[in-house]
This record gives sequence, structure tokens and C-alpha cells, in this order.
Amino acid sequence: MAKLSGDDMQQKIMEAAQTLFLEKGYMATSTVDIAKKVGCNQALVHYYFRTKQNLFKQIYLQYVNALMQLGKKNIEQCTSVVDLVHEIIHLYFTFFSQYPNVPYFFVNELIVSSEHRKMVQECFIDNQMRIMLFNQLTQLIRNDIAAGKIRDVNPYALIQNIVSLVLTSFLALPLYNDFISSDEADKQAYLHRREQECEDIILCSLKV
Amino acid sequence: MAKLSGDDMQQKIMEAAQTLFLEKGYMATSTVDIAKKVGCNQALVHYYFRTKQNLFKQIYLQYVNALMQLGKKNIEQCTSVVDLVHEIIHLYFTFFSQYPNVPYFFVNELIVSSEHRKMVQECFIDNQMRIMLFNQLTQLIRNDIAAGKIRDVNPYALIQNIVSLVLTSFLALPLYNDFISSDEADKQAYLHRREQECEDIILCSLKV
DNA sequence: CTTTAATTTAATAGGGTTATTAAATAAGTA
DNA sequence: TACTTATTTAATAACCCTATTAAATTAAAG
Repeated sequence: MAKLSGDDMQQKIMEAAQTLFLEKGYMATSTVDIAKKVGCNQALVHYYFRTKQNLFKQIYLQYVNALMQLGKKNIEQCTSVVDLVHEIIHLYFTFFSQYPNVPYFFVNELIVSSEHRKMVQECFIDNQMRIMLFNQLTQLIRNDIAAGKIRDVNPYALIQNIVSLVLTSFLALPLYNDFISSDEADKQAYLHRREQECEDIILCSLKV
Repeated sequence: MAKLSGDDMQQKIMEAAQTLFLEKGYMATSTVDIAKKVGCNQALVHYYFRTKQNLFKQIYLQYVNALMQLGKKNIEQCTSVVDLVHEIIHLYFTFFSQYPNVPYFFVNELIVSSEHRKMVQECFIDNQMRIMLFNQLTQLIRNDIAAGKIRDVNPYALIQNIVSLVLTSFLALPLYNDFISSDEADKQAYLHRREQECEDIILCSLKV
């Protein structure tokens, strides 16, 4: 393989790993697969990242970060819960439409592997941003409840409901593909419909 | 190992495999693991089931069936959508509380493996019962809409929303365990809360 | 142009995996 | 009891996996 400046190769390996981890999950992806995709020797993957777990960690945390930033930008601009729900659902759908495997990736790795869960936990717990975001959301909810704009809801439950509905819309994509239609346009239409449905159902649950 | 009458051994292997597949998923479970759990030779697993995939299939279809039966019994007894929503959510929560890994098992295998998806597809497509159940649900919805008892909803969307909210309540259990509380009573309380929340949110979305 | 450091490779150790074999053991039957 | 069939085992073939090694190659610096 033509030698690249080290950073380039590292980058290429990460990208290939990303694609494969997203497609098949951690377990089903081998460092040999990754090297094959890049077109380099398998030992090179270990040269740059030492272990497979390490390589995974870097990729995983990138996504955790990207999603956090998404939430952050969003919550700072919204002044009402209804607004926030609309924006956050739209943002998630836009993001995940670009990377439709990310939801599966997250669900799978968070649920299947206590090790991976710990990884995320480490970067979340005592994480200033997480606490800040949650507090801002709580405050926003309290204000709207006091103003009689929404009914009394638990912030955790609200988050869980939104995340559930959004994630499963994407988790169901392979099923939609196999059972209903494999036409790309149909899948796009399905996602648009789901975005509306998710928003509707959450907003319904907030009505006084 | 003391020799058992063949059926007993087959049964024991299936049960061990079930436990392990549910706990760790298909990929992470080896036939060696299964044999170890049973306390028999690994070749015996292959003697009875020939391949690991085969063993998995039998277990998987058992659950598909169990969940179908659950739905069937339920839909036949309900006369209104609101009734049905209440009953089905309760039934799912009761069932999954007994087997809290089943939701993960399903989601994971359906999403990760197109082969496993095909397996389910084969037993679903052209499946009389599935069609019947869906038709009954559609009829029930139509009646209630006509009677002004619920607003116009798409049956598919309703099903997806219910399944989403229920499944993710269980998918989130490991997270709840690690991030919030590992106390068994707390987890039970969480599930009870979720059951109520799922019902509430769905019923809200049905209000005229 | 040579030395040095970074990159890449081939080779391999030390695991683990599924699946198949033939041989051993037990149970059932005539 | 002797033959037959069903179970169970040990052994092993034929893979794939991660990670490490030392050697080869290339790029950069003096």
C-alpha cells in the first residue's frame, strides 16, 4: 500500500472502522475486516490503535459528542417546551437520516455490552454539560407548567419518550425495508411521516 | 454425564441456549458455552440441532409464537381501542417483566441480522394469523373513529408507537441499572411507572 | 548521502469458533 | 442373552480472531 502521512492512514482506518461498526456492530467486525476495507495490513490497525476496543472507544465517543452538541445548540435557543420538542425531534431526524445506522449502533452497544455502557457512563457522569442541559430542560418545563402552557410532566419521562419514539423509527428501518418497501423514496416518506407522528404524539401528551 | 432420555437432554440444551441467547445474543454465545451450561459435551449440541443457527431458529420462533398468541387472546376480547391499548400494554409489560431480555433479544436479532429477519419474515408473511389480527385491529379502530370515540389514526402508526414505547422501557433497563439504581425494587417501580406512562401517552394521542 | 525515526509489512503465537468424525456407552427388543 | 439402535464422548479438522514481534520500507533531518 502506498505510504500515506500517518494521520491520513489513521483517519482512513477510523472511517472504515466507523462504517463497519455501524453496519455490523462491534462483535461482528474484526480488525481484519477493517484492514481489508482500508486496503492495508491488519497489524496497522493495531499499530495506530493498539486494541480494537480502543479504536471503538474513539469512534463511539465522537458520536456521543456530536449528539450532545446537537442537544446543546438546540436547548439554548428554545424558549418553550413545545418549541424544544419540535426542534429536537427535527434535529434528531435530520441527523439520523444522514447516519441511519447510528441509532442501532447506540442501542446495540449500550445494551449488549456493560463494558461499553461503562465507557459512556464515564464520560457522562460528572459531565458538566449533561447536568447543565438537564437543568435547563427542567427549568423550561417548570416555567411552562407554571404558565399553564403544558401539563405536569416528569423531565426524565419526556426525554425517554422522545428518544424512544425517534430511535425506534430508525431501528424499524430494516423491517420496513424487508416487510414493506425497499424503495428509497418510500423510506424517506416513511421517515417524514414518522417525524410528524413523533412530534404529534409528544405534543398531545403535553396538552393540559 | 448421566444419560437422559433423549428428549430431556434436547430440552435441557434448548433451555440453556435460550438463557444464553437472551443474555448475550446469538453472536456472543458459542455452542461450547451452551454445552458447558448444560454440563454435556459440545458435540451433543450439534447432535441434536446440527447447527447453531438451527438451534437459534427453534428458540426464536417459540418467542414469536408466544407473543402472537398473547396478542390474539387479547384482541378477541376487547371491544374498544382504548380497552385494547390498556390490555395490550399491560400484557406486554407482564410478559416482558418475566423475561426482561426478550425485548433486547428481538430488537438485536431483527436489526443486526438480515438472516434472522428473513427467518421471521418467512413465518410472518402469508401468515393467516397476522393478517387476521391486523384486520381485527383495523376494524376496531374504524368503528371507534366512526363512533367519535377516538380521532383518526393510522393502525400501523398506533402499533409502532405502542411497541416502541413498551420495548424501549425494557431496553433501557440496563441503563437504568447502571445510571440510576441497581436496586431490584426500584427497577420494579420504574417499570410500573413506565407502564402507566406508556398507556397515558398513547391514550392522549387517541383523544378526539 | 547518510542517519534516524515513523510507517508498513509478513509471520506467528495463542486463543477461540463450528462442525464432523469414530469410538464408547447405555437402553430397548427379540 | 445378543443384537440393534439411540445417546454421549473424545479427538480433531479447518477455520477465524486479536495482538505482538521483528524485519522491511519509506520519509525527514542533518
